[in-house]
Amino acid sequence: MVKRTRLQEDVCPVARSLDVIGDWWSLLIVRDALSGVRRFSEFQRSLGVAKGMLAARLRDLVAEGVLETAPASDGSAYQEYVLTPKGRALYVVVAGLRQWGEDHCYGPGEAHSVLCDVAHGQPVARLELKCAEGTPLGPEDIVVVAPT
Amino acid sequence: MVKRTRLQEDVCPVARSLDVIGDWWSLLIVRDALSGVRRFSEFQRSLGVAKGMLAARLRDLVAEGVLETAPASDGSAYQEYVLTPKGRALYVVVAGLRQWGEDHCYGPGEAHSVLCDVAHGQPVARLELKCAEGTPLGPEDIVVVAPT
DNA sequence: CAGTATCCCCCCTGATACTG
DNA sequence: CAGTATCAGGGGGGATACTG
Repeated sequence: MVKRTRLQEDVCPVARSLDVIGDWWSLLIVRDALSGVRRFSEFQRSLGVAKGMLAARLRDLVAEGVLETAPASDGSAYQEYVLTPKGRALYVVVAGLRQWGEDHCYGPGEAHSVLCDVAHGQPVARLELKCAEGTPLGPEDIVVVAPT
Repeated sequence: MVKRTRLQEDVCPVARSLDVIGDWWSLLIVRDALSGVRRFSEFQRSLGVAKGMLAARLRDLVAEGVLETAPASDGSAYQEYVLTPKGRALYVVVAGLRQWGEDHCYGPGEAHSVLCDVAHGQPVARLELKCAEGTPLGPEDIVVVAPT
């Protein structure tokens, strides 16, 4: 019936979020945008994605209000893609993914990237869970730990 | 060449995370698991996903170490799926998605779900950005705001 | 209930060529 | 450089039937 289950109408806010930025490339585009990437070619080089896909994703993200187009800052005739406040608010999600990846997706001693560091190489704070295992979690169980 | 771009070897921790839990259903499964869902049929009912897909996703998440199987707590012969510490650590990501969805994916006055509330209906704190617009963001710019 | 097996369509994705 | 247009394929994803 449905080609793919749509979550736009879902009652759960997590599902609605994933409906907007849950596909394969969107969050990587947002990650790059948070790092200051603005130009089509920069996104393409960073992501290694086909031009058609990139154009489609950028168009979708603009339509969703995550990105907006702006005149090129260098005076060229093209546009740039910059995050809206809605898009910038995804920083919390990207930072969470970044930290989780660092903690659980690398072998011991394996170096992390600094190129993709959304904090631009600064020492970063961490989001820790202070809730005991087995008990329900709430956002108040998240604590921000300053870098040592 | 490649059926789909793999990010497992990518140097960026965000990309590695998305390689593990970036597909359509994984984070929704984690969301339900954080809410206490453990049984196959519960996941299926909650997600409305085809059984084949659910079985594949659960298998993948177990293989990735996000979930682990455990004997059924009610004595039946089947297994249950519970989060590992690695999986529980995704709470930060799910909470971020949930909050972003609430803030940006609902019309004015439209009610949110409480069923999918990963905090089990408790009043929840919020993660706010205290960084000024236009400046680089870092995790230290995230502040946890207690419920009013 | 908890899956596995099978069928099949459609869209995602990638590659290439083309335009301004 | 910044896209658009087009094509081909592979698998994601749904539905159903079947098994233990």
